[in-house]
Amino acid sequence: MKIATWNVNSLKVRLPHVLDWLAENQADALCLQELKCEDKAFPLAELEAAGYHAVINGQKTYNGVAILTRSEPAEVVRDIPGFDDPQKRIIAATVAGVRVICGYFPNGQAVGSDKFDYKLRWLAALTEWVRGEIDRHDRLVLTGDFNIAPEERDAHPDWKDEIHVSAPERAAFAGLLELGLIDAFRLFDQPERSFSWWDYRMMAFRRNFGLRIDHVLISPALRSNCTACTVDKTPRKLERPSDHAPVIVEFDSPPVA
DNA sequence: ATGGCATAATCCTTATGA
Repeated sequence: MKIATWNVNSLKVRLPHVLDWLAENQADALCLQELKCEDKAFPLAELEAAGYHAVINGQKTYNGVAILTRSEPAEVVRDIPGFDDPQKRIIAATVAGVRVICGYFPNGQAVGSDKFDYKLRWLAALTEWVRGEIDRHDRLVLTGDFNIAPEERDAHPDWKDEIHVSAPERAAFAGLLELGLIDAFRLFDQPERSFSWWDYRMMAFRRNFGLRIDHVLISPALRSNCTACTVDKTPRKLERPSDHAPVIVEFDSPPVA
């Protein structure tokens, strides 16, 4: 079983890349972030023609998340229950016996700003909801664009800003691990300076000046079945790419209940 | 010190991103 996450930075612009990527990778589930389109503008027909179901939670211009799945998704939840928020950042579905939570975590803009405060409140609400989800679903994957580089090695040494690497953000990430979740990427040997996002400016990709902010956290029940977790830099090299690369996690058997 | 690129919408300028 293969699950992936990809912040596409506009699904309308990136649809050709997504279709090519699905044809090449045949993922069982692909979690998308930053759709930047309303549900009525979602390219459902093209994705169904590629063999995928889709559950979506979109809005105009900003944010927006979706999960594409080969098998029929069930138990769909949109937004963090009980957290009043007009921003569409969460969608969850059960896929082939695995609870998949797809999130586009707030950026935060600058430490100490109103948006930073919102980011921390959002993270607190998410954590409490995910705690319950783990109780309800033994096999769970929390994935998406976390907008947090959890450790020093997850940020290029030249990264000057505090945002994405600040102590409160890293504490919130640690809080998710304290629920029992495991950073699948760190279960395996990885190249030095592995990142999932590179700025469009400053030739950042060519210089590998990036951040590892897109993550796949797995519940303990999935750990022994997890066989790989990689960043796929291929689409970042294409013309007009997303600034994020897909992150892929693989399991050695379909963990169907 | 600033912007540098990309996207969408308000569309020749602004908001946001990371």
